[in-house]
Amino acid sequence: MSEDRLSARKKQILKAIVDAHIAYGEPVGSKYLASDKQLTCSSATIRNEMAELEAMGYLEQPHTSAGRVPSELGYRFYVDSLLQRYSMTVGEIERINLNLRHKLSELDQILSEASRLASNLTNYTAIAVKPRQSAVAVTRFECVRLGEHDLILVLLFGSTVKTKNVHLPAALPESAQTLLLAALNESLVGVTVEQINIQRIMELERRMGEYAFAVDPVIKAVYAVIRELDGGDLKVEGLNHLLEYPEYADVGRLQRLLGSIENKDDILNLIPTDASSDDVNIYIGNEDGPDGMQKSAFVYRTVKDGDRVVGAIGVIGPCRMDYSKVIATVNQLAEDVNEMLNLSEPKKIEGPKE
Amino acid sequence: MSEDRLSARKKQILKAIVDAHIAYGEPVGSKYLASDKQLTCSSATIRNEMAELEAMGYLEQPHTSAGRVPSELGYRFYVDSLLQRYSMTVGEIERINLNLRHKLSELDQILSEASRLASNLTNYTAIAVKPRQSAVAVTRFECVRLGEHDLILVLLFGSTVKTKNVHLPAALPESAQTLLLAALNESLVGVTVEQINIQRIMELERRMGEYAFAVDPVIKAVYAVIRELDGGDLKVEGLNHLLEYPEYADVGRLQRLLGSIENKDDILNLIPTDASSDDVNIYIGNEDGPDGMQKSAFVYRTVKDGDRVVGAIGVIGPCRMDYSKVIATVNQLAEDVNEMLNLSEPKKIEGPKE
DNA sequence: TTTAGCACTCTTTCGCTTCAAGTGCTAAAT
DNA sequence: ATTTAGCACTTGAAGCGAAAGAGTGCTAAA
Repeated sequence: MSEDRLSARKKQILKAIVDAHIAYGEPVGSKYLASDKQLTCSSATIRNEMAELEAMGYLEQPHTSAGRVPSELGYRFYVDSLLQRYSMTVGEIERINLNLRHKLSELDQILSEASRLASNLTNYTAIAVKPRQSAVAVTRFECVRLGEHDLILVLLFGSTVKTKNVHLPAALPESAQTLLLAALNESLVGVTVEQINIQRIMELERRMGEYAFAVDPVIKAVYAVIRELDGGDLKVEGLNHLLEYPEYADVGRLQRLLGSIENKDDILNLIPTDASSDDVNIYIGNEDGPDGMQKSAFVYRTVKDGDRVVGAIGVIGPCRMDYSKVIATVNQLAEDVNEMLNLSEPKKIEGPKE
Repeated sequence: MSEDRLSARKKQILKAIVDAHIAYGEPVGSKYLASDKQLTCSSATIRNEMAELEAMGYLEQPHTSAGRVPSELGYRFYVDSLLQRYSMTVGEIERINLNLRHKLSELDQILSEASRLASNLTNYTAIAVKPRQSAVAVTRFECVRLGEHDLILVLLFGSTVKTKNVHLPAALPESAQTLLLAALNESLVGVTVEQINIQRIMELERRMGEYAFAVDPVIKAVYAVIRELDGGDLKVEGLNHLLEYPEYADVGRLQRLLGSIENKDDILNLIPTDASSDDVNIYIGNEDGPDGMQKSAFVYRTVKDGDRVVGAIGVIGPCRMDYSKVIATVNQLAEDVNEMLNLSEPKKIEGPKE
């Protein structure tokens, strides 16, 4: 692609077209640009430039007698090089801070709250993503006794806590419970789900001796929690905003997009889980991508707990989107969430107590 | 309303009209009914009856030269007295059972899974509701020590478990932790959130003596958990199915419905939280109800844990809905969920161990 | 190199007619 | 006393062509 050199005027025109299209949602013509804008040349000149921009792939024409519309490449160029980023006012930043800081709590809630805010502030649909975690391992086991046959297994994963009720087929005295806990903490801490093999399970059963019956339900519970944890999840806020934009009046497209959102995979796959850039990413749907995302854009930023990507928040909407505002909002929100996660954190986890 | 007496023939005609409208989605006329159906009279007779049914409020006419469409009252009458309920085949029941029983786990997950199934089986949008709980009280406190300044508070509410990370402003030795737990279990078990007043808090602080600093963050955590728990929640599955029905091609109506769903209150308020009937309920949207639910119907059944309503699953869609199938599915699913909850339950919770 | 002007293309819109569906009513038939 | 056939009437939907409007590309002049 020859993105490298575009004359200053071409850039100016391209930007003006994208701006106008974003603002009004309709194809924009040469006449309008000549009149209303700070372009000094005439409509004919603009027409020539537009023809060239179209040839280069930055613009598209719905039909011969319509104005031009930015192509996917056009949007890409716009967000990558033409967009000057919106800087939030102190007031706006404070509003975000205040709302978010108000209730600090677990990751899930922080993320949902952040996406709710993102939706309210931008008037687009927002998404909170918990990406699939590969190789999660328990860092510590604890348990709470409910009765002879029942206990709550508490699993710590770094600073995340998950619990699971476990029902045992026979009575487990309190002493055996400590035994179980010790066995678990020694055999399964730091072990990923793939590494839990028959050897380890037999080892556990051996250690538990006459109480080996407890191993099976406990392992099942561990599996269930880990599966739940690394499954990836996605919450949507402000879906109705989608309907405000005429590009989704086409039921077909809306349906495909909803399909992508509900199916989750299309969107989960967009989020890189390895330690990735700390900046806002912008995905612009194209023919190669998932079907539902065509003509839609997804502005997101990942959220990290230390080095690990634990989530992302983002805004989804038509390609024609108020990028500067959306980018600024998503950025600020992710920033704040990051800060909360890395401050309010319990400093360091103790090793298992013996 | 004079629902009491409708001639047999009127009932027959009304049923035929609703059936046909449900099947094809268009106003139905006298001619069609006379030809295709098991009605023995002529179109003229039917016209007369239809005029009367309209006068009585069971039917509506979009415009003079269109056929009739059931009114809200018409649907009501249909589901209440004309509908013969669909009885599921063994195969269908088994499919539900199999899918559901496969992964038994916590309430939230069971409900989501059930609603996912409901959506798949009926091809409508399904909803899992956790209604607002009034007067939730902790039945037991436990905690897991993470470090000198950090612990995980485990709160049991009947058979529901919630955890919360608590960060303490100063070091709490292990001995004080047992003290804290005892204090909590004695002062706050069985106490609803409204009953947690300054006296109780001071009492706690007194008991904790030099470790009184721990009370504030713990109380905050308890509040947070309870608020989260009684907040009510709602998950939606298969939203895209809504778009399959022409009644939601009107973006306005779709938007209002989505608004109602996202806002949650409109739907939460429909679910009775007191011990209510064990049967499927059908809400049919009317002018009095929430704006978003107009021309939509909501078929749901509550799910109970013992006597307490802990959730509901339901299907939402146009008034013109395949009621027999939807009712049967929702009913069976709720039945199964109920069964799972009341079997897989740990029998009875022990009192706090001392 | 830019611009004015103009012919050309294509969609949108409007008014018009026609069509078809379905009713309500009247008068005849059972 | 009901039921039915027949018919006039109403009204939205569908089809069609003309006119309007928007925007382009191209040519020729500045």
